[in-house]
Amino acid sequence: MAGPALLFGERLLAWFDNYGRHDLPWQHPRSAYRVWISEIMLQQTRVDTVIPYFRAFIERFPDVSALARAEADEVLHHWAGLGYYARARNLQRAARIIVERHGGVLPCEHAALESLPGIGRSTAAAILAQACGQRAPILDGNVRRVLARHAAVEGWPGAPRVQARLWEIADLRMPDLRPADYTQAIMDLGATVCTRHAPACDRCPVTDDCAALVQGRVADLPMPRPSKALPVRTRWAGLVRSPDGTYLERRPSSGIWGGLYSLPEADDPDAVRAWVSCRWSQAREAIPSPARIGHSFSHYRLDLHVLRFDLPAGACGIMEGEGAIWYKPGLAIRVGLPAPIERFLNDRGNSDDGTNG
DNA sequence: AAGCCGGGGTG
DNA sequence: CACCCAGGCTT
Repeated sequence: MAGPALLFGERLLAWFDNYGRHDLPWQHPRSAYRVWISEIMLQQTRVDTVIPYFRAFIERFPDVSALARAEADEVLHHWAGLGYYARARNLQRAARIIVERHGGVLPCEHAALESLPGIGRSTAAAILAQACGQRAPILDGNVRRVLARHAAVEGWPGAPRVQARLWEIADLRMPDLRPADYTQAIMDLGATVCTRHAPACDRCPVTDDCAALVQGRVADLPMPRPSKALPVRTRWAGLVRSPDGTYLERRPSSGIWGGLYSLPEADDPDAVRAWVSCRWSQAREAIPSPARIGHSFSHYRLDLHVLRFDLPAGACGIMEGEGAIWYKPGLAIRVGLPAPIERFLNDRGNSDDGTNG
């Protein structure tokens, strides 16, 4: 009959003081710039993945001004492997806006933050709470899972109707005190206790009024996304090898792997052959059968067939420069490569020209 | 409302 | 292999 003696937020904060994460790189020091960079990197990306990227990024771009001044290729180079490369482009666009419009300082106002490219409702709230000390509820993957269970919210959280309900609950649950700690606390609870698989309810500070636990449905909430079969997209690529390295070109800024450097591609093998022979009349297609790169994205499966061509010394014909480089594994590069392409090129025998081994 | 945009961890 | 993750933008 009587409810829990302490409010949701009070129980969570007490738990956080003892069991929360207090040693994340962006917590020391917790500047607005570092919080912003971490929040963007953490979009759809796990903490353990982000940490090394965050350290290197902050070292190279220590403040808003440094990021605003940087070359786009170098920003993407520091982002390569993280995925969702529009985040990097938006980050730099936002940095330049912050310099021009806000004197190089992130604004502590929700509308101003959310108007910046790459910052949506939840990221704006995370910055407000953690960098400005304001009461602003977030709704990320962890919070969605915690609240969907605690309030037993039906439906897939990605559905707008369900999401709207979760935003309501997030606002109701958030206390007035210690906004930064509460924000970190509810994320920590989701990441370490209220996990997707095998949650540790025996270590949870808010089980007293957890609706999913009472109903014995912790394992069923939140409900999964409706599944759909992934289409397969077949593409053909040209691997042109010269003594100078492998030819890579910059991809368009929109579309998959936007702004990264990769092998030239086409829809069919003859288009690749025509493109190569048009550029390098001395190119010879290698005898071995084409290699294959398989890669799965969130919305389709890529089946990339790779035709190999060899160029004699001095036949490159195209200097490095606008949108093209000759890539050699191990050599320092200043651009970003898609993770599966870099793996492929670094495999023995793919990117070396065979004349030295 | 649905699609687009990466890569890796995990069962 | 399928699902998910410190989401946001575009259509």
